[in-house]
Amino acid sequence: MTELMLPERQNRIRQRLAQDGRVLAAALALEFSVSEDTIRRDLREMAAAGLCERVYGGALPVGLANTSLRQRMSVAMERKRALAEVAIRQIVPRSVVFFDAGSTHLAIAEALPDDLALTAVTNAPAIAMALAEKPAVDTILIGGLVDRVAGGAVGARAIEALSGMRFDLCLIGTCGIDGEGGLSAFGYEDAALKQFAITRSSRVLVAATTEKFSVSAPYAVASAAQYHCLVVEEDADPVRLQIIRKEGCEIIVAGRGAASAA
Amino acid sequence: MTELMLPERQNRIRQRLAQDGRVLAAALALEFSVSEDTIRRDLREMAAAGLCERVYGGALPVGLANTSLRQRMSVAMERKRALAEVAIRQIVPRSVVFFDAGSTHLAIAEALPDDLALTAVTNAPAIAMALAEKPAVDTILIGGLVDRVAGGAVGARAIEALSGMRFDLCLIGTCGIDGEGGLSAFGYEDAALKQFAITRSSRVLVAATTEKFSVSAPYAVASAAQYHCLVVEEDADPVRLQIIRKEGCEIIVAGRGAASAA
DNA sequence: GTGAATCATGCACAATTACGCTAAAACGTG
DNA sequence: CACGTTTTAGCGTAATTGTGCATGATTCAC
Repeated sequence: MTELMLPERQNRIRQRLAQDGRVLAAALALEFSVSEDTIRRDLREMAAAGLCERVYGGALPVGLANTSLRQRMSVAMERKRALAEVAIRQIVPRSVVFFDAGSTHLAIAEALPDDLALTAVTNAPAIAMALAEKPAVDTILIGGLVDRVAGGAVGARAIEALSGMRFDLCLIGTCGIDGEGGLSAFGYEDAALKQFAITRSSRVLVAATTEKFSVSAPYAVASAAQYHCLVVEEDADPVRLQIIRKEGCEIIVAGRGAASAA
Repeated sequence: MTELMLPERQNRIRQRLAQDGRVLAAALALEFSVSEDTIRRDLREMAAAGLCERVYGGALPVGLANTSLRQRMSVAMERKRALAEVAIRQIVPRSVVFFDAGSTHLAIAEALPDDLALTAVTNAPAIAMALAEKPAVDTILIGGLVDRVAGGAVGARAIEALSGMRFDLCLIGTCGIDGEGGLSAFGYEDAALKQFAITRSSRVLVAATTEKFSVSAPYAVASAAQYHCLVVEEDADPVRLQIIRKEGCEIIVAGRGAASAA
């Protein structure tokens, strides 16, 4: 067998991953005649790019280990709730609000007060369920092919359903935030839907936990100039926040009164 | 069986939880060829993440502090699971199946085996969530205005989305069954959606718990001639079943000879 | 109560991993 | 071609992780 170039090797790993549903680092090293170190580096890179999920001994495809929204929901829940409380204050009664899929938005939906009247639109089943519990909320579900990873409907049907709507506020989730405040997503279709939702909305709010600042995902969604308000946690890096603020974006720090000033 | 990686094992445990409604530590240890200690650690972790509830000897699904539909779900849970097991046997692999909203159908979705490949269409967020956990199922969500009572999308948008589809099988819920096997629903729009779904499907299956036979709801959905298969419990009235059978409807009685979980 | 089963905790061992370092190869540039 | 820079791969070492076992403590069933 001829030696493989790095991208070729990673492609083969991806193939094996899809085929077998898992790969072992030791086995791959043997198969490609390279050290386990090299394989581990590959897997680490691929995991950072969202192509697989690193586990002890090898890697799994993105879907298998953590898909469950419930699982994502259970991590950092109190922090997400804190973000939610602040984000809710940005919602104008009787307005039309789009809830993008994501565990933070689920936390927001759950935390809505019972007397807040709202027309809520969402592509995420979990969020729709939470919204259905709120007596003053009319819930509109966006249909389409359900993306396991994103936890909501995406694709042509979803975009089509959105195209007939106008939102007063749009809550957009993000998988990562880059240095200039640019948002990115792991899924191609997911990113497309987010982008489209933004175009249908007069105001865009992004709520992000601090770890989002150290993640970069492959598909760009929006630059800082395209959203109006960013809700972050107290421990977010002030330098990076300042950069984003310069783009004309209002920054709200959760857990500190209601002030946005640094 | 090959050895499983830690996340894979925990995933399997989660599946067993959803499917069987409980797991025993000792049995899992045997099944996965690891020590009970390891299983106990898994269960402890999962419980800490809110994915299950730890009990003496094993674990139970979390389902205790959940939504109102979950509440309906907990009513007659065992019986619905029994219906579900039978109904699943009517599903042809690789077919396109519509899941109407309803707690019985949620039970069916949760009990689907992992290796059953399927295109599932549903208007119910809760069912969409359950389906998203099944690795071999493509889930299509029907959007529209969410009906709180029915627990799914209804109305013009939902009908429109359905109109472009053809189903191999259609699982229709019912609020009541009259003397001649006619189905009825409490919601006007809900009834309309059920009717329309039936017209899009080559085969229609109804799963009903026994109490449905003593309920009659205001809006007619379908007569016995319009569905092909009725799954009922063991204690359903044989006289009424005979009448429905005469309409050309196959009747399947669940629970005969299967006394599994306690 | 009493015995058996199940449990949490601490510890030990092996496998796996990240990190820093080095060397070789590939690349661009004048 | 010579040169510095970047990329890539291998190695040693220390740290981390998953697992099984021993030990009491706890819980359950009778």
